[in-house]
Parts: sequence; structure tokens; C-alpha cells
Amino acid sequence: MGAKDQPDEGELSVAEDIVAGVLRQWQQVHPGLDTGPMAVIGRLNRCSALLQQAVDAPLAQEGLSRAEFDILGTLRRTGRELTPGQLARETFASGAAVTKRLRLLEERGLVARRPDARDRRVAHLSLTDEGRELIDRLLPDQLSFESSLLSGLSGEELGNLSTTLSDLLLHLEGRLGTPRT
Amino acid sequence: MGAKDQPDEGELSVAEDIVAGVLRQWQQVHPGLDTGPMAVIGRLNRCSALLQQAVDAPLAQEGLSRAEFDILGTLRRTGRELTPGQLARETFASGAAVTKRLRLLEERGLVARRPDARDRRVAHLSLTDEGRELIDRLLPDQLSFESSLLSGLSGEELGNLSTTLSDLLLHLEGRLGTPRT
DNA sequence: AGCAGGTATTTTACTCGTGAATTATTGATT
DNA sequence: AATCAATAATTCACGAGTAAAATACCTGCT
Repeated sequence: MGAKDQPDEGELSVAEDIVAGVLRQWQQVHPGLDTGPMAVIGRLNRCSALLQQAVDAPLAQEGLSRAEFDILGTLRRTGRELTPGQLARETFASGAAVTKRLRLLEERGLVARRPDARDRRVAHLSLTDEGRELIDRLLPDQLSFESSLLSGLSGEELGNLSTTLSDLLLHLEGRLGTPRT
Repeated sequence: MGAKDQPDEGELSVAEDIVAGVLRQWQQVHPGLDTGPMAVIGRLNRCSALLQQAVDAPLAQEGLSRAEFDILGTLRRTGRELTPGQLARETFASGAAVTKRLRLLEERGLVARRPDARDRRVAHLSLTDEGRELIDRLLPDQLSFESSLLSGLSGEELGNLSTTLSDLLLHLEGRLGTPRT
């Protein structure tokens, strides 16, 4: 389908992104190859990589990794205690990773652990006051920083992008995502 | 679970992706918070993670990691010898990572190393016949598999997505990407 | 020539994440 | 009651990636 979607070159000399150059190289080596998927997936991955790298910077100043931030955020937004297993599912991490992160976060006094009364296998994690204060302080800064990263796109573009990615995500979750209970 | 309130948006009850639920949780905890950046960046990252995981599957059958595939692909599409440093820059990896990957790829007979005649610090890597055959055999399968992953979106949506991501990528590269050389 | 400083690559020491075992516990079955 | 399978969390062993040090080499300057 996308075989003929030559991005109109030769018109306005709009700068090329890095992926465009890669696609052109492939066209020279394998003329007629449908590089449509690469155009989308390559850009998606590259944007994601650049964004993650940038987005982590403000957190690092607080000595938090993105993964730890995700745990705090998950506890904050759900507003209730969560077990390690639930945290793993919510943050798409392995149980082992969650165990490690929780140990550090507990040591820092940001989350607290409460044993379950009925089932002594499970633990319940919640934010301490300090943890809640930290995330509530960080989140607005984090969001406005992220917003500045997206400032190259108009509000309309962002809306469309968000919608299309939502469609894609829904589709991918259907085929690959966790078979949610 | 608890988030089972009726979506009174009056529209078709389209299923929600995972990020939508997260955004709704944040709205309940911090009403009025501008979660726009999360809507975009969260979905972008999640799509990227799901795609990367899926995309690696066919490669794994050949015993190749995505990172190794990237190296082979870079050598193939540029069509000439590259130094480890150039490969690192092209694949956005550290020099150390490239060194490791090259050792494995050399051992497997997929790439060949040639010392530079003038400057004995540098090496020139190229694909062996076997390496070229492997990537030429893999690439079409890889692309059609990727295409199937994107089948949930229409051609038009894919085109728009590609264009918008290109804009974003260009913007991000400008602020975060390669510093002037 | 000899050395200072720069560059290309590799090595080292480390962090982080994972899958597979391990431990501890529960609930069901006999 | 004793045992068995299932489940929750943790520990273990390992692989992969990184930053920084080390290595090896080049170039230009005095």
C-alpha cells in the first residue's frame, strides 16, 4: 500500500529527519522495497528513545530513575495500597525488578510495606508522606518539561498523534498485550 | 475493576487503551492537571515497547538480537565499509556496545574486519557474503511482519503518523540530538 | 627528533533488568 | 491431619549496556 508514498521531495527544502535518510539508503540498495513499516516504526522507536533519555534528566536530579518514578506514580494515581505483583503488572516490569526497586524506595522512606493479615505471602505497599510529597512536587515540573519537549507540534498535531497512537496501542495490546484478567 | 464508570462521552463506546485509564486516574487525583504530554509520550513509549518486543521475535529465530540486526542493516544500506565509531553513531549505541556486537558477528562469520592501511587505530567492517545473504533474506520477512503489526491503522493514518513523528523527531533532534560536529 | 594533545577502539567495573529457581504460604483433596 | 498444587514474593545467575579508564596510534609543534 504505502509503496508509492514518496514524500514529496524537491519542493520546499524541509529538513529531513534521521529516518528519512535511512529509508533513502534502503531504496537505493533495494529499489521498490516497501519501507513503509520502517518509516513508522523507526520513527516511533527513535522518538521514544530520545524522549525517554530527555525525560529522565529532571528525575535524575532527584536521584530517581524513571522506573522508580513509575512506581511512585502508580501508587499515587491509584490512591490505594498495591501488592508487588500488582505494581509489576501496572508498570509492565518483572516481579524481580519490582522487588529491587521497592527495596530502594523503602530504604529511602518513600514507600511503606504492610503485611497482609490473612495471607502472609502478600505485602501491601503505599506511599509515605514523604513519597507523596515528592511525587506531587515532581509531577508538575515533569509534565511541563515534557510539554516543552513537544512544543514543536501544534495542539492539533498533538491531538491527532495521541488519537492515532491510541488506536495503534489498542491494536497492539489486542495481539501482544497482557491477556488482562 | 473499579474504573468501571460509564464513559458518558456520548460517542461510540470505543475501547480504551491502557494509557487512557492512567490519565483518568490522574484526573481524579489531581483534577485539572494537564496530562496532555502523558497522553502522547506515554502512548509513544508504550507502543515502542510493544513493537520492539514483537519485532524482535522473527530475528530471535535466527539467533539475532535487534541490536545485531541493526549493525548488519547499517552495513547493508550504506553499502560500504564502516568503522566501529561510524557504526556506533549510525546505530545510536556506545562504542563499547559496538565492540561487543562486532566480536560476536565476526565469530559468526557475518562481518569481516579489515585494518586501515594508513591509520592502524581504525578498522573497517563489512558484510561477508553470508552476512549479506542473511540480511537480504531476513529483511523482507521482517518488513512484512512489521507491516502486519501496523495493520490496525489505515494507509492514511500511517502516512499522517509517519509525517507527524518525523516533525517531532526533527524537533527533538534539534534540541537533544547529535551536537554539532 | 621528541613530546603534547587528540582520536579510535577496546577493556574494565559497574548497574540494571530478566527468567528460572527458591522460599513461604495458602487452599483444596484425600 | 497430611499431602499436593497453586500462588506471591524474593533470590540467584547471567546477559547486555554504559561510562570511564586504558591502550594504541596519529599529528602538529617546538
